[in-house]
Amino acid sequence: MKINTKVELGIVALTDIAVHSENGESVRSSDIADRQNISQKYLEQILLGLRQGKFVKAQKGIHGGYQLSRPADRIMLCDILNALDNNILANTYEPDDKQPDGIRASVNNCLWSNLNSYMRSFIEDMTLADLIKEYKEFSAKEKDYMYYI
Amino acid sequence: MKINTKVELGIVALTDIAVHSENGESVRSSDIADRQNISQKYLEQILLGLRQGKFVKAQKGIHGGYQLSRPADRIMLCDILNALDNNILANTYEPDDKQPDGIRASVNNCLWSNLNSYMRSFIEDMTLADLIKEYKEFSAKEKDYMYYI
DNA sequence: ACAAATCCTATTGACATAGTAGGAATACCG
DNA sequence: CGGTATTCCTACTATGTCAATAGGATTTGT
Repeated sequence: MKINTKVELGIVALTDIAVHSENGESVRSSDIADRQNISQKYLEQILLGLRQGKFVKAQKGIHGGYQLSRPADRIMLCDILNALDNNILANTYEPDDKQPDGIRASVNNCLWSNLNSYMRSFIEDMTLADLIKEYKEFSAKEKDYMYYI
Repeated sequence: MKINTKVELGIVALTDIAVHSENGESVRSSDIADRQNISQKYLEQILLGLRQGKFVKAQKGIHGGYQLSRPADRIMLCDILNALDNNILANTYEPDDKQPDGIRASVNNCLWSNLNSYMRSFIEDMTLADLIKEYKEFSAKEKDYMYYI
C-alpha cells in the first residue's frame, strides 16, 4: 500500500515535535527538517495542515516553533490520517445504478468494505503516544547495541 | 482507501465469469461488459492481464470467450491483487540512509509495516470462491425480498 | 472467405503528487 | 523603532499514474 509523503512525513514530524519538546520548548521547522532530512519548505506546508487540524500549536517569531496542542495520548492517529489524506481510511466505493445483478455490490461488501473496516480497527485505538513509545524502545535498543561494539 | 478500477473491475469480471460459466461455456467479454456496465475495450485490457496471470483461459474465435483456469477455491485473492496492482499489498517504505535518529524507521515498523501485515492477514486465505458464495447469498436475499413485494 | 471473438499497443486527457518558490505577517530583542 | 527569525499562505510546475479510447492484428469456427 502506497503511503503518500504528506501522511508519512506529517506523522514523523509530529513524533519529532513530541520527542523534542519534552522540556517545554518549541521545535523549529528547520530543526525538524534537518533531523528528518526533509525539505523545510515542504515540511512547512505539512505543519500548516497539522496546525489547522489542531494537532500542533505554532508560535511565530524569533523563539517560535511548534508544540503539540495536547498530550500525545489524546492525539488519535486516525484523526491525523484523515486530516492529511482524505482517502486513506475512506471507503471509496460508490454504487452504480446501472448495474442490475449485484456482483459489484456484493464484491464491495465482502471485500472492500470489510477490508476498510478491518484497517480502521487496526488504527482505531492508536495514538501518537504509541509511536513515541515505540521510538524510545527502538532507540534504547540501538544504544545497547552500540555499547556492545 | 482508494481501489483502482483495474483491481475492482478485474475481480468483478472474474466473479462474473465464474458465475456465468457454471454450465461449462465460455463467457464473452461483451457479455461481461454489458452485465457489469463496463467499457468493453477497457475490460479486454483487464482480461488480458488476468489471462497472463493465469487466472483465466481465453479462447479466440466465434465461440470464444473466457473461463476460469482452475476451480475458484484455488484462485487466491492476494494473487489477483498482486497481478493487477503491484502496490496494493506491498509495503512501500524504503529506508533513508541520511536519517540518523530513527524516527522514520520506528514509525514505519510500528505503523506502516504492521498495518500492511494486518491487511495481508485479512486477504490471506480468501479465494474467489468466497466472493461467489457471498454473491449467491446476496442475490438469494434480493430474490426473497422481491418476492415479498 | 467471412464473421466474431481475443490480443496487443499506442495515445490521450485528467488528475494527484511532490515538491519549489516567493514573499507576507508576526513576534521578539536590542 | 528597526532588524531578524520565525511561521503563514498561495501560486506554480514537473512528473507520473490512472482510466479510458482507439485501431487494427491475430486467431478460430463455419
